[in-house]
Amino acid sequence: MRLVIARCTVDYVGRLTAHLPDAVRLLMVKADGSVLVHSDTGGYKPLMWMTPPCSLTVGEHTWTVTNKGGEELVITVHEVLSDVAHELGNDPGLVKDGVEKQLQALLAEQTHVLGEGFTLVQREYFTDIGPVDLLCRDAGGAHVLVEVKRHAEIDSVEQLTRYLQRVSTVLGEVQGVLAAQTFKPQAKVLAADRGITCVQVDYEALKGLESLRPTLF
Amino acid sequence: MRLVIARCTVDYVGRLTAHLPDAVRLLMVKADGSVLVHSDTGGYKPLMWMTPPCSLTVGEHTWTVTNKGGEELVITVHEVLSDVAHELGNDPGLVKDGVEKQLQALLAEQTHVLGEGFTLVQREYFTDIGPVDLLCRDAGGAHVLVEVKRHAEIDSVEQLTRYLQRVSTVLGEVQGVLAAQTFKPQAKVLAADRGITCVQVDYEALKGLESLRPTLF
DNA sequence: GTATGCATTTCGTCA
DNA sequence: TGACGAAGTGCATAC
Repeated sequence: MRLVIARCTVDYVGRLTAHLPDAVRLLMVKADGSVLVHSDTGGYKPLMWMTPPCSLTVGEHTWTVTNKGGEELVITVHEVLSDVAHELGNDPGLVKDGVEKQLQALLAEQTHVLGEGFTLVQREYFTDIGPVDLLCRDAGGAHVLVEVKRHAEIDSVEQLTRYLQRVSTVLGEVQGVLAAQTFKPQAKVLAADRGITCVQVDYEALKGLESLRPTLF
Repeated sequence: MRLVIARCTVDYVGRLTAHLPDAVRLLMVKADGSVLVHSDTGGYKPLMWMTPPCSLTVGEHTWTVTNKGGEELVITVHEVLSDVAHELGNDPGLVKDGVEKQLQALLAEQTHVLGEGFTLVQREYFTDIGPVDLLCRDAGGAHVLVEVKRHAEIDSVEQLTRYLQRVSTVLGEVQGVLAAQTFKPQAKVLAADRGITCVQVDYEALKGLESLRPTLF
């Protein structure tokens, strides 16, 4: 990784055109070829960048980064204040916990949380317009489609609605349940309008019950 | 901005929990308090981070970053290979061009592009479920709702469909037009299925015509 | 390679 | 401040 502190101007021409006036910034060149231009504020996101795969050509005062899509990032370096390179080696990568897949797995094992007497028929039930997170049966034996989200928005309701329409042609009358840790107000309203039940789930509680399960059963 | 190259482990507990095993990485501390952990691959996005506002406490071997939401980023530094700080000063910020708003403005002025004999009734026509980009009339005087997108996907069709349903209760029969520079195939299919017309627009051409306008009229 | 859906999305804007 | 929608979204994964 090469780190350059430099006074520079930057121009990007690609999906949009953008320009950065003359100022001191950090130029980061990664081993995979990607280039990031960071300022001292505005965390997380670079002011400008080029994601890999891309190629960098370093000239006298001009760095040019291009990719296969014809996008171009031109960095004009007016003054170099610092220029260092370090060998970092491959990163072992990170371990995550608590994303949607985990939530889906927990709900698949604790279907009763979704509704009184619910039983799991199948996880990742495939349709020709995509996979439904959970296919269940309610206490009366009727089919229920469950869409799992960490945070449910209006799109989640639309998605579940499409699944319900599609699946109803195969399985007949099907109920819909939207399960999430948090809900946007608009999503709740639209869900109610479509006859879809919203179930708020507690990830930590589900995980707690999960860890107790071997003892309980 | 402080740049530290260090062998470290990182743990995040917040919206999810995540862990980074021991490896050499770049730790970036910005003036606004944000902290970014970057590896030498995987451009653009940090492996872990904390966005401002947040506060950093640097101990002997442990950096702790916390924010108001109770999220916590703990960096355990095993070995420091480099540690430099630079004064970057305020960044003048960037200049953008080509976003959706501009496209909407251009189409509002060149409504004929959307359909033969189309005239603009109102831009940002407000409904109780949100603003419609353009309300027009076609050559026959019938109302047309226009949704403008840079790139139209299935969601854009769903959105316009909701508007059409809502507005039809007020204005009666209404046609729908989805205008975008590019279309996802699925969006075109769904639009056709809903009787919505897709109009591909050329941003550069619109801008060209716009600049010619004072001369032409 | 293309399409699809998630993300600690981040980021603006506006009520 | 909260909600809502766009992003050069980026990114992984299934087809």
